Amino acid sequence: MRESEAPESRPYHHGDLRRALVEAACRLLEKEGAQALSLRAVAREAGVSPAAPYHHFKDKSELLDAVAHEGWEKLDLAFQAARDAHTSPPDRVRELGVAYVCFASQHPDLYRVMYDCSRDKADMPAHVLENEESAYRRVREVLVSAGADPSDEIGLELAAIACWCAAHGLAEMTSFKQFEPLKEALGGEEAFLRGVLAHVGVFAKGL
Amino acid sequence: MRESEAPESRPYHHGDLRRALVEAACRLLEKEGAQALSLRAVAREAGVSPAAPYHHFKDKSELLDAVAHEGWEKLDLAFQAARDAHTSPPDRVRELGVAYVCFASQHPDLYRVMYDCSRDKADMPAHVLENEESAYRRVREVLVSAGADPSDEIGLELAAIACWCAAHGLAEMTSFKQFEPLKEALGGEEAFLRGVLAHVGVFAKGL
DNA sequence: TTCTTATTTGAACACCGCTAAGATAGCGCG
DNA sequence: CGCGCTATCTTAGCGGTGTTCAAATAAGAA
Repeated sequence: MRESEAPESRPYHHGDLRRALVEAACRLLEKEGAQALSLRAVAREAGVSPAAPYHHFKDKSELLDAVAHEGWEKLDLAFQAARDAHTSPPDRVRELGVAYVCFASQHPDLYRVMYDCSRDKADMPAHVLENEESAYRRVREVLVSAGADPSDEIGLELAAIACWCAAHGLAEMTSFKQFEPLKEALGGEEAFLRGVLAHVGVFAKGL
Repeated sequence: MRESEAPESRPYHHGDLRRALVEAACRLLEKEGAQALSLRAVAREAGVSPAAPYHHFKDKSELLDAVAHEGWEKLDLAFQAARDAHTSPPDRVRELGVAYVCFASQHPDLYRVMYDCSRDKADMPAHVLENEESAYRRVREVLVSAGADPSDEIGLELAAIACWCAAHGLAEMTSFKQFEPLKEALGGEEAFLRGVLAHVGVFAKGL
């Protein structure tokens, strides 16, 4: 009756159905898009009955939260790569912005789930903003090392928020058809992203 | 059988059901929120059977498109008011940005419908970007009158896009709980919005 | 009038989120 | 070992959704 999983610590019937469901949801998200991500379809993809997920998530939204969490972790990997590829703080923060928008451009459906979850709760995931190692903190640090007044707490906050908002806005708009001629004129999407971000706060200081 | 409409040009059974449906949808959007905006609920609100809308819209998405169109027109009214309230170009473009985000903050569900429609088609409404009197054109004009090089077509475009992206991002994020303390410290949401926008491209030049 | 066409309805299909009741399987404890 | 307990999963079902289609209806044309 078991399919093909390593028999490591399978405490109950399925093994780790919770994780299997999140993985099935991510698979479905890439394969069919965000609109096809119904709870029943996820259960089907995981080979389980439509009611099974309710023993691991109280809600559909709670399953989506788990998917979004996965997404934020993947984004953090992209962040680390961007940071490690550069040494100067201004370079780093600029590449952070580019990596952010590129991630959204490469995983549009996942990014949509991530932000829809946050918006529905009017609340960003705590580890994204508040953690010591969070992307938000990294932006603030580089702001200071790029010359911002570290004692101006409010100014620092506003500048970091401006960067984040511009990145999010660009992430959602970069796929609009109207921008395609400009992307071609600049020789690709990444050049386009850099060009836009260069007009925003600390991103500009990196140039 | 008729309710209480002026008997002006009622060519068919209901009169102008298409318009009545869009108005019912807007009413429902303000009253119940975006998640309650089902086609059946709209038909119910308009006092008509669930299948009736299909003779005026091929799809649910086409009805939402009409609602979004209504929204863009309302936003344009806010734009005109913001423009007429100031004379200097830098003031005007700054107030344009503030008006944009304030509109989204005051009609969050309508704004959501507007942008979801655009994103699903990866296409902004033509009149928003391409028209001579469009908000996008107005931003570009003020960019020039604020000192941008009018012969640098690409630079102009990039700056205008940066403004738009920042406004959209801020519009979607301003309701996040994490920003509330900062809003209070600044004495209100509008001051917060101005503070953030001041870090973005041409918006900053107005200060 | 009758004919034609646009409009609206009612019934139906497939799918959705979610719930409740029963079947099943792993675990602790005697 | 065997018994019961509890977590897990299934089956069945509720109300709601988008959508389609044949029938009914009303407006305008001939």
